Amino acid sequence: MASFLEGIRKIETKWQKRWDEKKIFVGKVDHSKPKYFVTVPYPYASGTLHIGHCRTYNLGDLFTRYKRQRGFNVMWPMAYHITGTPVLSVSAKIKEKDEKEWKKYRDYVSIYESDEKKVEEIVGSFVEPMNVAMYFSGKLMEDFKRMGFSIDDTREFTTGDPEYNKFIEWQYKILNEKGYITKGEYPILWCTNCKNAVGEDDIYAGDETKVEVSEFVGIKFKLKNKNTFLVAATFRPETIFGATNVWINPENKYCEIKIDDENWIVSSEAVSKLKNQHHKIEITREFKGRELFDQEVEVPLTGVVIPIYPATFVDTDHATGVVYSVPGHAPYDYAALVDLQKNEELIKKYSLDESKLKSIIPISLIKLDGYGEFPAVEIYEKMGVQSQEDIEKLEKATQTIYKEEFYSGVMKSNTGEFNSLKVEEAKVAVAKKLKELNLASNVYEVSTKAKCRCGGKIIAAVIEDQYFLNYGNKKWKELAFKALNNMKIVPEKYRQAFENVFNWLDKRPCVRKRGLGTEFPITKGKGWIIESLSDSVIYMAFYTIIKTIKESKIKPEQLKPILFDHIFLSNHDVETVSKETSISVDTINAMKSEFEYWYPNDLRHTAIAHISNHLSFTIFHHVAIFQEKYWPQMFSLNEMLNREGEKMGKSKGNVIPIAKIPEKYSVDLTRLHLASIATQESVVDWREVEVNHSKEKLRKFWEFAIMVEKSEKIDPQSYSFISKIVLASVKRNMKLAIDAMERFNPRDYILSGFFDNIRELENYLKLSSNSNEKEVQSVIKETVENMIILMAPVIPHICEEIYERYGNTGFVSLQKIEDIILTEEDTQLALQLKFLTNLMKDIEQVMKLVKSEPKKMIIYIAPQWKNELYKLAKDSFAEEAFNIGKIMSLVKNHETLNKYMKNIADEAKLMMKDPTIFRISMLTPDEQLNAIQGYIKIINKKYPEITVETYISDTKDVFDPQNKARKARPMKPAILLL
RNA sequence: GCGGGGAUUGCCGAGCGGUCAAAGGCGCUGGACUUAGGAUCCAGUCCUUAGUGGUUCGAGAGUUCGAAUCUCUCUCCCCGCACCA
Repeated sequence: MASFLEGIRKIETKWQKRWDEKKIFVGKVDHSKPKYFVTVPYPYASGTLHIGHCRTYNLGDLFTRYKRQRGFNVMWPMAYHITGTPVLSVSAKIKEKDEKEWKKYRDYVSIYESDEKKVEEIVGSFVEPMNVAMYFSGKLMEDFKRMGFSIDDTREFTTGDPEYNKFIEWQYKILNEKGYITKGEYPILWCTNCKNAVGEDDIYAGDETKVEVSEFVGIKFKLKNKNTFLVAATFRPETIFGATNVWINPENKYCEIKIDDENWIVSSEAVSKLKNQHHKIEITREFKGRELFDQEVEVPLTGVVIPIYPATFVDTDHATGVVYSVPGHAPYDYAALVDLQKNEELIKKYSLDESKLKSIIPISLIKLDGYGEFPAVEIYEKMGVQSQEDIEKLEKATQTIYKEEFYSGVMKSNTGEFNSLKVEEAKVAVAKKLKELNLASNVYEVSTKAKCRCGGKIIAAVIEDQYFLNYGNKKWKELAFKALNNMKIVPEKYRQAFENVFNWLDKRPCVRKRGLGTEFPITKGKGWIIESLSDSVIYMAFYTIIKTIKESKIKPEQLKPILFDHIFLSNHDVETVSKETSISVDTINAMKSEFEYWYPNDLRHTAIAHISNHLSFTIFHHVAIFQEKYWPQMFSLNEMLNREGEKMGKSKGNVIPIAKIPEKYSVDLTRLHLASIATQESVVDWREVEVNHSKEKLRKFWEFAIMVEKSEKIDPQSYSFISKIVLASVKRNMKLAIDAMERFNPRDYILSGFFDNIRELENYLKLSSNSNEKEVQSVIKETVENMIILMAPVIPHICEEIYERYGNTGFVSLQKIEDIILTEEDTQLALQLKFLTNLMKDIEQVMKLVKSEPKKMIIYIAPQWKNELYKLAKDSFAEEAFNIGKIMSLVKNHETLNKYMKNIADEAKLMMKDPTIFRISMLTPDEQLNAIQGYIKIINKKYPEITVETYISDTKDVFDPQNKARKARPMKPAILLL
């Protein structure tokens, strides 16, 4: 068993070497053939790929190889993505001696290196980000080749190459000229220590807790008789109508600040946050919260004057550290109010006006079904909250009330113009109104307190000069939809997802201050880098010219915008471009013609995860930059892969790296199994026991091929009936396979073209065991010869080997898969096989049921008039319901059927019961008889003790002792065992 | 929450208006071959029966001559939700 796979592995490396030597997968312009340009997104070069990624690239290769064998001039190039933050983060962690990261990278590198010292050395070199990128990009190509992928490796580049940077600069120059880039403010996560934006990678334990920026509405409560505002941050501005007082943490520090020409009071911690949120701030004075308790504030919009009270639940390190109290609808507020009202000590300590405090009662402003006036009070009592320190219960209560009020609450009449609005709407409307009146402004805060890997505190900061790709631009969106509507999406069901993404897409930040990448050309020198998802959307075009750039030794600085304008947009005349760039006219023409030959991208295949970003951006950027004829033509997508029912993950230790596939399974086996186990749109489960099955079938195929290696084929004219029907079935399977692949369904391609045909051969071997040996071998050889061409896209190595052993030169990978046209005879033979298969099933069934040991089998074929009756019924009741009255009257006027009125009445009852029985393809009684006679040897072989007689029911001398013959139906003979 | 996809016979997984009791695989049960077999081969695997019957495709309702397939409602599961590749 092992030896089979060992043999296959040798074959695999043998052919990979030959493909490489003969460079058969290098894309060359050839105007005599239709071209087909395939891409699969380049992998990110920060680690190795595993069998899950392999599924995607495997499908890409399948499509590529198939199209190549269908007569297209195909190109599938590959490059490596290194821009962005992950590579940086790897290096940072390696530098920090992060044990987990070291282990992870030792594991990665150990896949390729056996020497432990060398592994250490290589991982150590990863302190330099480029070393990470360079090491893995090299390994990725090795892996791809080892999987037999038919990639054109002469067009490799990385997204960090200076040539690529020039191309991306040009892309952004065009986008800017078209007005698709806008500038504005943007809140982000920011580390106060390293003074930098942070991403998930930079946050301590960022992969476990999700940290986001939350947008609060900071509502300004004017201090009575002063020109200073106490700014309370809230998610629920609509509750302003229920404010009864303001909460302040009594012992923590607050500051009075001058902020953008206003005076605010916020917590001391809030000041440093606001400084990073695009405000000009000066601290006027600093004091303890308790100093505010002798003052009062005005509630915006209502003008009501309310007091300021102490509450310990107020966290001064959260938003502004000021909270306004809505005890009717906020459980925390109610809890704090109750606490304070009964706390004589505190009242005395802060010299609060006791009668005023005790007179405070909740205000109801939202109507919520299932609750009374004050939902917060109800839930407080129901949950048995003890105090404002009872955080667990209060959190839950707040969540519940917030959610219910948000979705089902309606504003009451005491909310003025917002009366009877849904809370969901009122929330937005109130915030808008407050901002218009300059009574509120946005305050940003992190959703969860977090620390940067450097140890610094993470806050929400507002970036001023943030540039965005304005996907919300109406014209841009329209063009994108136009492109999408003309594209083929496979599986088609994902089109809807694209449409939703398109509608939802709006401004997207496209530059950042960190990470590897291309400097943003509009703000040269200011350290803005183009964000890495935004720099990888039109690079398919770059594949068409990078080869010439390298071969002609063009320097990056020669790659001026004018050159790209000329190649991609046909602007400027070539002489001018040549003069400006010092690149020869011939070279420029060569680049331009490569682009014009290969573009557009005919097929881009990838995983569905990319729909909401990469693939959508690809469409947007293409329509923004290129002429319509260069827009993407088709996307095909696949789901992910699990292993033994579980997601693969480093922590589970169940990852199969691509590099381990050849030795663990074999390349062809993996390719076959990956593509056939499920359709693209389902999550596949990689299970060892099932891989084993694919292995056995692969072996079977190999054995068939080798069995007839030296055999000669004989004249097909002399083939027996059995051979003919088997070959007709094989042919039909091949046709089904090709039809499936034309619909980009590789699974059905393999099921019909490989597994079904192997079954056909196994069956044939059984049926033909006493036939002419030469004939049998000839039939098998003919089938295998067809199969190796058809299956070469899936299991190319084995197919090449067999192709060679059968005396061919050249590569089966370049053999054309021809169209298959089924002739009348093929259809007839296939129908006969179907007829016989069903008959055998019926016989088996009856044989099982019969109690005695039969000596004789009589098969009664239905008479011709029944065929005619079925045909009449099929034609007459294609659309309408079967109807006995109608069929009888049709029969009455029928020149042949009218003789059988009585019998037909019985038959019609059957047809009434099951209208499907007459919707079949039929053979005439004589054809059925011939088929049975051609098959009689098989029946005899299976039941050697039984003699078989066959009759057409209405002929003379029918032996019918049990009156069975009348039960025969077209294609369904009656059977009698005696 | 929003958006998308899904639920098929013990399990995985096809089918997407009529040869559908529903491919194929796995598992299981018999049998053959064997020193042995976790290898291979054969047969069986909803119930019933000398066959061409009955009940099934998450639950319920509907459309149709006909529904696993179309529509609606419900329940449950998976995936995506922006500065992250």
